[in-house]
Amino acid sequence: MKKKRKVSIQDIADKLGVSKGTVSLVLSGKAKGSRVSDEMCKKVKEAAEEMNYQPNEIARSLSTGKTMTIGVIVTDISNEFFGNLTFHIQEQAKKYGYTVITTNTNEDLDEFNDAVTTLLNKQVDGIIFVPVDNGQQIAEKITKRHIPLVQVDRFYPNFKANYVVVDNYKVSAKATEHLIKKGLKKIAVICYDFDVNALTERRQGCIDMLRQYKLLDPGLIKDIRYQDQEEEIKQAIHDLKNYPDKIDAIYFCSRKVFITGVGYMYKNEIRIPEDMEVVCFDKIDSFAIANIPIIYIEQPIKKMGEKAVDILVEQIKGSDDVKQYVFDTKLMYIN
Amino acid sequence: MKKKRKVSIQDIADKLGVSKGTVSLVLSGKAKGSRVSDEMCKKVKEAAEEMNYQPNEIARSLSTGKTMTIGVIVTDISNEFFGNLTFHIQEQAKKYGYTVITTNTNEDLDEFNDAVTTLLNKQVDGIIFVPVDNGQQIAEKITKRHIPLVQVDRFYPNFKANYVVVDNYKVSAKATEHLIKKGLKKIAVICYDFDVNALTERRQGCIDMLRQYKLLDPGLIKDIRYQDQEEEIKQAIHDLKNYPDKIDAIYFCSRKVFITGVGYMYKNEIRIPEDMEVVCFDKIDSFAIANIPIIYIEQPIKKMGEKAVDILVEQIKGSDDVKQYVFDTKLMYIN
DNA sequence: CAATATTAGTTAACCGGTTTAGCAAAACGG
DNA sequence: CCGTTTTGCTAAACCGGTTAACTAATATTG
Repeated sequence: MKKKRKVSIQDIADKLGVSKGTVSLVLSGKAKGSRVSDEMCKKVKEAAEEMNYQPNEIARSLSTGKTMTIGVIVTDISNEFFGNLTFHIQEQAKKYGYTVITTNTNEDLDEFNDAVTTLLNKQVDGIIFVPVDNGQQIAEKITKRHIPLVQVDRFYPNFKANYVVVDNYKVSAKATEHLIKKGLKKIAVICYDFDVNALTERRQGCIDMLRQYKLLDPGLIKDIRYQDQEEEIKQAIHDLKNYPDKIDAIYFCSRKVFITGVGYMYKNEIRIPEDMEVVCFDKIDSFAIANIPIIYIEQPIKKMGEKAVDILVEQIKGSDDVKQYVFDTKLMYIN
Repeated sequence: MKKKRKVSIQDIADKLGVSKGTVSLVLSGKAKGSRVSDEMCKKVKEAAEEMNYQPNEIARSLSTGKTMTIGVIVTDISNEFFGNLTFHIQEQAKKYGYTVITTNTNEDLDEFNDAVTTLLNKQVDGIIFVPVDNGQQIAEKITKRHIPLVQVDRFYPNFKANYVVVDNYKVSAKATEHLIKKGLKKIAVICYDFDVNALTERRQGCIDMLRQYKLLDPGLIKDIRYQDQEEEIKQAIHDLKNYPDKIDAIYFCSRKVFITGVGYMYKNEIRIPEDMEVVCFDKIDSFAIANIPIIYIEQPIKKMGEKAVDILVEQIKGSDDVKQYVFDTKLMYIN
């Protein structure tokens, strides 16, 4: 098979007998300001069309220093929440003319580091990422290179940088109070143990409200590790089932924990809501197939994704202000 | 803020008083074959380390013609199936040293076209994509540029190109037969209407088996459009509820259709499995929260993603063989 | 009509790497 | 000891665009 080289700007220039600078000006749309005759514009455009010219974005990037690409680092794209978030980031980025490189960390520090290095070497114009526990120094590599960034879903408290998150603490407290006002007393919390603010806030919001009503029972606060969640959630449900007191409700800190947890509740023959009520942080499409009453917290995922891109693009264009957004969530009920 | 340029190979060369060619050879690991003294290697590596040199992949790409990036085009990354598929593609690509640019088509031809154009202009080394109804000509743009590609989940029948799919027809027929052997007579099928083989095969597998047992009732084959699925699925369930005959089971062609459909079944007070049984093409994590008997078809998503990358990388490295894989699925039951 | 301004396009440097050809010095060989 | 090989590194072209500086021709102006 012939190794036919792609048609370049030089090929068009040669064919028309003009310089490649002229062709470049026309095709990059800078003909207006740079005095190229309409006639020449037309000729170049026709030739480009005829020869089926497609610009080489790599060459352009090297020259301009802009790749029109943003990097997105999430925990795990196969997780519905991050899939949704990424989707909206992509759609918004598309509007601005950016493409997106996505990577996963699996909550692992080394993978986070690799992702950052790769994206920086690929010269992305900006990075949107979900912080990983203990990874602030890695995030600082990005700022050291003066690449704009936006944290989403979580943020490093001592890191002076943009973020877009939700009111995790407030809504978790509110959900807890809702349960209490319904007359429920023994309320359990199942939450990841890592030290990123989104999760610590969710846990703390519940704890503080329980304490306020003098209902806090430390034995009902179950911390689980991300890497072994299946097993640890199973164990937590088992413990709660056999707890000395009868448990009235369980708050699950994420959709993944909720799904796993509810599954084990059924396996332990715990009825919902007769035996226990359930709260899920985040909305899941498949609530529809559960056909049980669920209290859930709805995050504005689309808005978060879009805002993250908006901020990033502003900063790529030169803005220096640090933007920190906390979106409101909604406490919802399925009866 | 100072606009400090990144340290380049030239900077290292200047500092050491050597040529940039030498530095390049050392840092790109080609020192062995090219006779660079061990001493020089060491000096260069130390300087690179000390100056915190990071290669500019864009420059490298322009020079080598390889970007070490692959493009992935799916319907919608927020859909659990495609999110999973993309995740496994990414993880496998990472093993080979490739990064991934992901884009969504939303089953729209123009978006598919834009995605292909963008990826080609970004000079990706290969493309993995989920075909869109009627988009073969767009896919051919990729082959015209001699860029390797792999179709996943579906394929264009008249397009001589790689693909990785599952035995949609066979397993759908098998699932249908399973229902029939259970003694169910009136079996409905709810499936997307577009003309891509994965879906036509799923529908046809059911139809052919029903016909074989003389149980086919055309009124029970419900085609729905992707863009209006919510409304059309709702309507289909409503129709089935009020059908002259009592319906025994519904086969749903995808997880999204299943979730929406089962939700409307509950709203119409159809009990599962007492009133009707359900079949879902694909496995969903949240089956666990449904707590009902479900017959489902499990696809080897991880294997598909990995195989797609394996094939693509082989072809990037020069192979010319057309590889077409049909993976076996499993018919599963939750009781 | 000479001086100046505008128009239209060219030239060449540059972005930051890779890679081939070539050169000088050292090592080898008969 | 002189010719050949090998070793170690340099020089320069190249990838395909962008863009500032420049030239030459034409138009404007006082």
